[in-house]
Amino acid sequence: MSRASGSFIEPSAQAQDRTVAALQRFPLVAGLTREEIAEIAAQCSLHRIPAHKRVFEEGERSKGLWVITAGRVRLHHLMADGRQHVVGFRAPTAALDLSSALDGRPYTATATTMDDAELVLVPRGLLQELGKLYPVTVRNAIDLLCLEVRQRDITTAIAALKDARGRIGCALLQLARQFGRKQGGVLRIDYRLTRQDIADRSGVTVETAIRVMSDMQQRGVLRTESQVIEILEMEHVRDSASCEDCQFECSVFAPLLAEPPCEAEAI
DNA sequence: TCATTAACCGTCG
DNA sequence: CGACGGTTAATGA
Repeated sequence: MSRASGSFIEPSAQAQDRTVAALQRFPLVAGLTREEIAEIAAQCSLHRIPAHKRVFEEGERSKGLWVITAGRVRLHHLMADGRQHVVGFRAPTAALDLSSALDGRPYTATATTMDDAELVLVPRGLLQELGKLYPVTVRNAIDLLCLEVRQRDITTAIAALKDARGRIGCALLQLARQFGRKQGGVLRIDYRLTRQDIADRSGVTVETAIRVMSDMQQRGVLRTESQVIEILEMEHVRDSASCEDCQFECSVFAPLLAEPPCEAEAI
């Protein structure tokens, strides 16, 4: 897994269009006009990074904000024993490490592409300027950070839940909330995940992830088709995750659509 | 490369 | 002791 050399994409009309299109769907600049976004895009750079390469590494100084325009990225910690602790999975129009980009401190995790990917880099200077120019982006940043904090809380809770079943169940619920699409009677996690991915997310070995998930499949709780997981019996997953003890609304029961913004009235 | 199974083994309640 | 989960190895797709 080598380093992501600067596969910088030369500025062009198409590159510019893709950048604008991606930024328009990025919540940080929600509320800005197309012209304003285009102006921002003109100061960003577009990068193409092959599958299984690092976008950045934990501890590196943040150069700016990475926004995914294509492909998928996993955020994770590299552990001494070679295992990986996945902090989260990201899909297009999501940012990679907003907090590092905002405060300019080192990245809190390593980002690795899962597919050939394309990302926009919003330079840090520009990011700071945005806050002054467009106050709404500050509000948006707070909302996005709220979400990240919640995610982090969930991660902590997963680690605290005692057994492997609970951690895997909780990871599945979280993924279902993030990528789940109701389809017929089942909830499909629209994100290809290997058993290793699930294991790394849950803090167990692949074999354990397989052990637990095979069991779930045999009981008709889950189904997997070419690395796409479908949850058939949400109740059972919730039970295995012992959600009663968990204060998070991994409310996969509530209609999940888009992530509801953090509705803080005033801070 | 990924998924699966099984035997084995140490830890812990 | 027995459940749990990591380790190792083997196998198939």
